[in-house]
Amino acid sequence: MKTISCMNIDENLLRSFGAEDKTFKKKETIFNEGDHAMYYFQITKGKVKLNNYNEDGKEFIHNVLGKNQSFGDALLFLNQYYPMNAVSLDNSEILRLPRSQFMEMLRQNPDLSLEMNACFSQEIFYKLKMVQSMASQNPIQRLTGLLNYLKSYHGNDCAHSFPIEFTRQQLASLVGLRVETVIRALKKMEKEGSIVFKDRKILY
DNA sequence: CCATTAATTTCAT
DNA sequence: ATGAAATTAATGG
Repeated sequence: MKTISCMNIDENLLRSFGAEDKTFKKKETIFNEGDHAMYYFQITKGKVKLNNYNEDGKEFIHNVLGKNQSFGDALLFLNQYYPMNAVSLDNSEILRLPRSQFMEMLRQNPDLSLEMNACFSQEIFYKLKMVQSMASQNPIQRLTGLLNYLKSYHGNDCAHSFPIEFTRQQLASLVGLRVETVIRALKKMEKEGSIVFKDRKILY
């Protein structure tokens, strides 16, 4: 399966269409659920998480993005509100391009537009698989689905080599489980040989 | 070091 | 099997 590390647009191109560099401190909000989707965001430094809180205040994380990754892009094609929050996890630097200029950039660069479609396809494909695994009650199923998804984001898929850069709590929030069950499931998975531990990090 | 944050274990349910 | 609380380990200043 070929993987395309999702959407990384040339910085100079972005700047030439009016993208500005924004900096966000650790924990700072980039946008909130309910805000209008008005910008294309691309990370040049740091990390960003996309999340929601359920009715009892339990966090659900949709994804954590890093350098050269973009977020919120799909919403730009939809005149819609953000269905989630974006929070900076580090001191981050982010290129921000207003919607109208973003659209103009695509109009003038059809190739880029195509590339973007490929990314969306990839995204939808793996999200779908995520939903399938999330429908299971079995923690191992859920985690396996998540790991595949995360791996698809990073790129190369050499067996047992992709390091998971998330805390156990984050993994739990990504699959809607408690930390303890994640820890227990991971142990079982290691025993079964589907993952491997390097110190405390997970290799998949 | 000490303080904070993360990982794991224990102990009920 | 699961989660809240307690314990232990690591990380950062």
